[in-house]
Amino acid sequence: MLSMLENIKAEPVVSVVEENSVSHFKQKKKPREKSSVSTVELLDMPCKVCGDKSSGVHYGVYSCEGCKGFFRRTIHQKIKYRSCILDRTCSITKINRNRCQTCRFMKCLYVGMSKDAVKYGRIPKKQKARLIAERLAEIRREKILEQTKESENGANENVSGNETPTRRESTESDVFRKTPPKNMSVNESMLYDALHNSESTGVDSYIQESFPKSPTIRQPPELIPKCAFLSNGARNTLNGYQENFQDQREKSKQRAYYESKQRAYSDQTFLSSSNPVKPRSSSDSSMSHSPSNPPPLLLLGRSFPGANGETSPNEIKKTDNYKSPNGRSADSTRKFPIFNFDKTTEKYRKSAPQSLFFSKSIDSKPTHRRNPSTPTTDLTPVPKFIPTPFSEPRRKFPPTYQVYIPPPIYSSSHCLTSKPHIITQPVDTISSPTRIDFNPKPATQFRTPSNTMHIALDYSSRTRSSSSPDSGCPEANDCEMETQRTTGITGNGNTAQIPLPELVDLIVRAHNETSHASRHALFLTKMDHRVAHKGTYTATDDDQIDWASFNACFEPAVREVVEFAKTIPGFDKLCQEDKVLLLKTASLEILLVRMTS
Amino acid sequence: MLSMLENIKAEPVVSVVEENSVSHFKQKKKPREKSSVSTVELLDMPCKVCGDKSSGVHYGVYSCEGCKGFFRRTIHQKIKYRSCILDRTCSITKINRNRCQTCRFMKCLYVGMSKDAVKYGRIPKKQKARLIAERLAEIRREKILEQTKESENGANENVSGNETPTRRESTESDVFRKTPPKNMSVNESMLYDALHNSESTGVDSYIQESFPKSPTIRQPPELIPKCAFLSNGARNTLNGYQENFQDQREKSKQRAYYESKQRAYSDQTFLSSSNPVKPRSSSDSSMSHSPSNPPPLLLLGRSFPGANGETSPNEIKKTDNYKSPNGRSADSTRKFPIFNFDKTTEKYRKSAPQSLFFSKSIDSKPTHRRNPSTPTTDLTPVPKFIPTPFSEPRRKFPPTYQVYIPPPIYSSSHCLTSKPHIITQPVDTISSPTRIDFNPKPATQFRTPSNTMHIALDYSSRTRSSSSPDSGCPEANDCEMETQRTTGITGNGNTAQIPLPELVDLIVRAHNETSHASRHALFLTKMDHRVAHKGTYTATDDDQIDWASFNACFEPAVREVVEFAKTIPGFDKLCQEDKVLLLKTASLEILLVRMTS
DNA sequence: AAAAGAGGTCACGAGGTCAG
DNA sequence: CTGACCTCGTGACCTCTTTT
Ligand SMILES: [Zn+2]
Ligand SMILES: [Zn+2]
Ligand SMILES: [Zn+2]
Ligand SMILES: [Zn+2]
Repeated sequence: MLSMLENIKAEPVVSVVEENSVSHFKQKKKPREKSSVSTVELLDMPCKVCGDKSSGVHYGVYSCEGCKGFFRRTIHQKIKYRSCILDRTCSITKINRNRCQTCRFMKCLYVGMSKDAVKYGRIPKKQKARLIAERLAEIRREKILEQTKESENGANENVSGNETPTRRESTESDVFRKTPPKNMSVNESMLYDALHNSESTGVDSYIQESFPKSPTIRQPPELIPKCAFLSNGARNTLNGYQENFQDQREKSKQRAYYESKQRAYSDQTFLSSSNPVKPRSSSDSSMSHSPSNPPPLLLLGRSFPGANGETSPNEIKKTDNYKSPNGRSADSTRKFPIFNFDKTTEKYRKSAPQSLFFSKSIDSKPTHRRNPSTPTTDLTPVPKFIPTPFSEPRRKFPPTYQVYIPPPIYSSSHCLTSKPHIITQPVDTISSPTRIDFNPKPATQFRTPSNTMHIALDYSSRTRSSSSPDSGCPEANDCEMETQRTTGITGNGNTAQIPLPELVDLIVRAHNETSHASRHALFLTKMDHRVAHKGTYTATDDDQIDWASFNACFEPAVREVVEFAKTIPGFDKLCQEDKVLLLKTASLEILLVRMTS
Repeated sequence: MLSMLENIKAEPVVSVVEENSVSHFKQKKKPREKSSVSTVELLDMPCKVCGDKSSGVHYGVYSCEGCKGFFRRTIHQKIKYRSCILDRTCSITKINRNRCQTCRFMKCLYVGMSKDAVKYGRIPKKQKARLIAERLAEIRREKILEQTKESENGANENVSGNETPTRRESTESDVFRKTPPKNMSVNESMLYDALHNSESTGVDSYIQESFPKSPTIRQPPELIPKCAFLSNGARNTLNGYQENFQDQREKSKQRAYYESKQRAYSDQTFLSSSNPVKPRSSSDSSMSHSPSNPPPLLLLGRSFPGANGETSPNEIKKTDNYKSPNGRSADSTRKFPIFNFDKTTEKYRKSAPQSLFFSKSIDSKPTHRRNPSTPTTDLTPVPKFIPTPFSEPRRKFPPTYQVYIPPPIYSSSHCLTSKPHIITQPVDTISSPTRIDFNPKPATQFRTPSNTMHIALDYSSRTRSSSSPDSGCPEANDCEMETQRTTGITGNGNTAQIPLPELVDLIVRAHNETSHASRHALFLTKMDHRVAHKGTYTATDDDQIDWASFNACFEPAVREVVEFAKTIPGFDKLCQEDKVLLLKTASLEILLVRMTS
């Protein structure tokens, strides 16, 4: 091994020299033979979607030919796959990637594949150099970790230890990986420092840089604190998310699946995205890996970001019949062995839903690393991050889509909707007083202002009053308001007669029963297939409402309404509260009018 | 193995190292340290075509390496791209520039790229100093404007307001965006007057000065006889065309829009050029002025063989099939290359314009398409908007594309949704006289001067939106309705103080201005280019709201909310009216909550 | 020389292909 | 449908020419 490493290093130097000489001599020519090794091979990045060997960066993400082709076909043809039988929790690996198209596509989106992230042309040299340097560093780190681990474990020697023999086949990359260079050569060091030095993975950073703007791309490291794990191996987001999931499971457990879900949920969820964005750059080396970065998520449906305009209605045609993996329509028969997978991966199952949302979990608890806001309570809840759907172009703050999951306490309620899976969360944790639930509000937020996020609101909030940029959610205030209001509203009608707790319970129940998610859950639980099937809307997931799409369509529409309101004479004279109130109450109607026009 | 490894390693490493070494060398050698900052960096001008970072002036225009290369390839190889699927209205940004070659090339021409505008050698010191000074002033102004704007918006805009955080990504961003300068600096003014009088930016002036002779640049007014209209403002063709348009209207009126257009064109354009062809060809140099001259039309690309013989066959090879982005063959749908490249460059431009105009029509009638002979008929130009080729590097007015915002009342309304292109529609349909404007231009604009904005690019207003393919504004009718309704709604609140009629007007205006079309303009203006990038959605399509999708997502969601309401205890006890009221006012919030959950 | 851009070069990856 | 392969447009760099 060492020798190998040495070689590596040596090489460079030599070459360098050579280089120079060459330049002196002929500057012009510089015919260096092309490198025998391609950049791809050098970096040897795994596919962020399935972990297979990637063939480069496709649609902004390191991905394999298969995932690239799959994504391409999906967006070009606007295919909508029928919904996942497992609640969209399927893990995606090289082996099972073809078992669930829905999940595969979601994963693609999750890791950031998008038409907008397409990069053309060659990789800038600097970046390339940096990438390589970083990759080396990463490998080195991994190595160290491994060694450490090994020592701990003692005997495990993997193949890795001596693999020499095999090596050949494995592209050189392995080499790279394996032998983590302990130290960088002088040149490398220089390079490294000069260029970046951040720890982030080179690759990720490269991508980020390349597409800075793309929301997807930039993911705040903080969010993905631990993503480290991702980087590691080639695991993808997925894994992380799964892991996360597991933890939860263990804790609370299935019981109370739904209910708990609700509660738990609320808290965390959304916290913070607020600051989000910044990240990219920093160095989080650990995260570097891109995989971690979560893209904006889009869950399902047509809204794919990537697709961009493409997603159009057209899709429907295909949608109608969902497509089963082989194009066969039906499905039932097949079902996917998805679950099975669980075991292996273990994680598989669960999460899907979350996955979308939360994907990443973080495997570790890196403690909050980045997350400032995080409540002390601890993340246990895992702050995951989520890509929130709100994407907007204009967003000030970054498109951040990320969301933390709220700390337990609160939770609950707000999760009205769904996410059964979420359930996993520990209910117990919830100490809180119930009501909160309500508050939990929408989306948005909860608690600590600092963490709050707003999401949807933002529309409304847009009016932005405060601004507190720094901290968290600029819109916190608004959110607050909003929440209350909501509560108020609903409450009004009936509270009188029913004790509050019960009322809350009833409402929650009503919500659950009417939300698709719950339906979905029920379905799963009860296995009532049929129900699901009705498929109401064509939407992707059959019965399910495609919130991502909804949001994609909704947000801009709401935004327009807000803009509209702002321009109405006198609107600006209203106090913030009234503005919000007016918007909340009148937006729906305005939207309807506009829609029909 | 070893060898392999070595190679492998060597390669990469080498390159890296090399990098360093190289850089070191260079620096040493040419330590441009001087300012350390190169002129390019100082000016930090964005690519006029796509907004990316430019690498200097190429073909007479500040442009990025990508656009430079694209333009070079196009003219050198006389490539004809297949026509745009969206009506040539695609916006061109860093992110989506590779999605439509036709529009990209048109944009290149529009902003003034021309072989004739090539400049060699270093920039005279004086000019350089001036340029920098102007650039700084410009930046400064922009800053101020921004601040002003922000302050105005004040609280509103929250998030948007502060984007601070994100910023980083965009590097130069701010500078970069540089929106077209609203006002001229003293220097600029001088320059302007001296040169032309149009509003040029410092930079532009530089260019102009640089290439005084360049035919392109100098546009003799005479040459462009009719072009006069063009020349006017700095408007680009577009504007010009519009004006032209106007005149015509006045004359004959909208009807015959197309025809007139043709004619007009032909007169000017063709005519002059018409015989033209030869002339030009004869001497290239002569052509040079071509810009001014009306180009020979090319309308249809090859079709116009007549145009010149020149259009030689050569092109054909490529021409024949238009080229799809990657050389793949395209879809059948369209095949024609719009531009014909006539000879070298020169012709491009010219034709371009026309092509632009006419191209569309052509498309529509594919039949002729190929048929060269049918000139006149084809032309029926639709004036879409197009960048005229006339641009010169020196453009008088900035390459920016300006857009007027439509007059309040009308216009917009019908297009609430969008589909600017729709505009193309025959005016006649439009009863009102005014709106016509609307029609005409797609994207662009409308007239009310007061509001003009420029957009950079968007030529089209709509970027490709996804779905709605259709052409005209389907929603026109509705729009009407909508407007009214809206009014009503909104009106409620404020009517008190303002006379009803006025209020209505104001609200309608508010509506129009906030409908996506205008938003687009605003957005552009405000700079959000990036957004696009953003990835996510940002892009192009974003702006437009896809109501069909919206409805598809919205309806089921609302239905769920209604179901939810029904299950809430007590809801059923409300009278119908109250139920409706409650739902109307609370649904939005509930939806938000559900969405976020 | 130095500066600046036209042109050329070729690593890259989007997309198309078509056995499997 | 999937994905290994292939074609070729793209754009980061580099060389070479022109101008100061
Ligand atoms: Zn893959
Ligand atoms: Zn699945
Ligand atoms: Zn460009
Ligand atoms: Zn186009």
